[in-house]
Amino acid sequence: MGRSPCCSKEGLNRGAWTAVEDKMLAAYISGHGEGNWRSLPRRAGLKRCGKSCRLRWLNYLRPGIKRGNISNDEEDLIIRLHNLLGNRWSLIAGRLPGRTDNEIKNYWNTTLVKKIRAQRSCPPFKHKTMSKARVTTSALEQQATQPPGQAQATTNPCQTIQTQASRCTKVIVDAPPPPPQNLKQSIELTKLANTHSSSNVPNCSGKQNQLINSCNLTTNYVHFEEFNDPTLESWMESSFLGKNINLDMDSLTLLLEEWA
DNA sequence: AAGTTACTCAACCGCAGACGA
DNA sequence: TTCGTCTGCGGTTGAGTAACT
Repeated sequence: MGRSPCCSKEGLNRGAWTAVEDKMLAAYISGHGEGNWRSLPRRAGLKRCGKSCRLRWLNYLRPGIKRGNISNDEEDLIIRLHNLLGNRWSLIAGRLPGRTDNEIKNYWNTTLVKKIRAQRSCPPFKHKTMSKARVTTSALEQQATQPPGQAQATTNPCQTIQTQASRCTKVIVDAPPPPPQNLKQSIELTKLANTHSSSNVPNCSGKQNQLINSCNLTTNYVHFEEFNDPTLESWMESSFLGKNINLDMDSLTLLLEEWA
């Protein structure tokens, strides 16, 4: 049934890494660089599988890793990013320098889930995701049939976007026209704003900051209609039959990358 | 002090996309 | 286009430790 586990081969070490193994791995990678994990253990003289080496390096040995003591700012950012992205730990980790996806995932599952549940005093919640690689206009239209604001109103406050263990590298849309350039700028600015605790983004004009502030970044969705821009409205109308659309930030970002 | 329970987090697992032959 | 391999991801496990009885 499927491929056999890579660590099940006889003669390979499993479990906790020793200091000697760490040293060997770090020495090899500092001399030869990352990559080719499959053959790395053999070349480095380690009795480990490639996966294990990769994980050890990325989560523990890699230079610049911060360990423990997640600050209040980081915690706040994790919560906000999780609201936007769901359980996409690698994406979340990408916005927290020095933190690994594994650490954030653990922190979320052990600490934040309990905190958030205590704050909201509501039961655990699981639901389907829409962020799996393919988003079609029919999916968008399905979302669009919700009157503005209703998606928020009917949403469980504990709801987050849960994803399966799959990479999401592109979004395919059935040939709508490209968005106006200022939409792209808006999204980039919104993404930038997400990485700042302050609502004012450096090096942005007052108008741009006004635009950013018009998005409610603490909710699951950015509302297009709140951009209040005639060019955007016209594009939205021509692309999606004039319906209001709530699209989660990550899918939107991927959508724009596909168009770019 | 000893036993039990709860918690943390490093490591493993299986899946799925990317990529080259 | 198909197939096999590599890589990266999120979910889950379990050993070690702390807190509690």
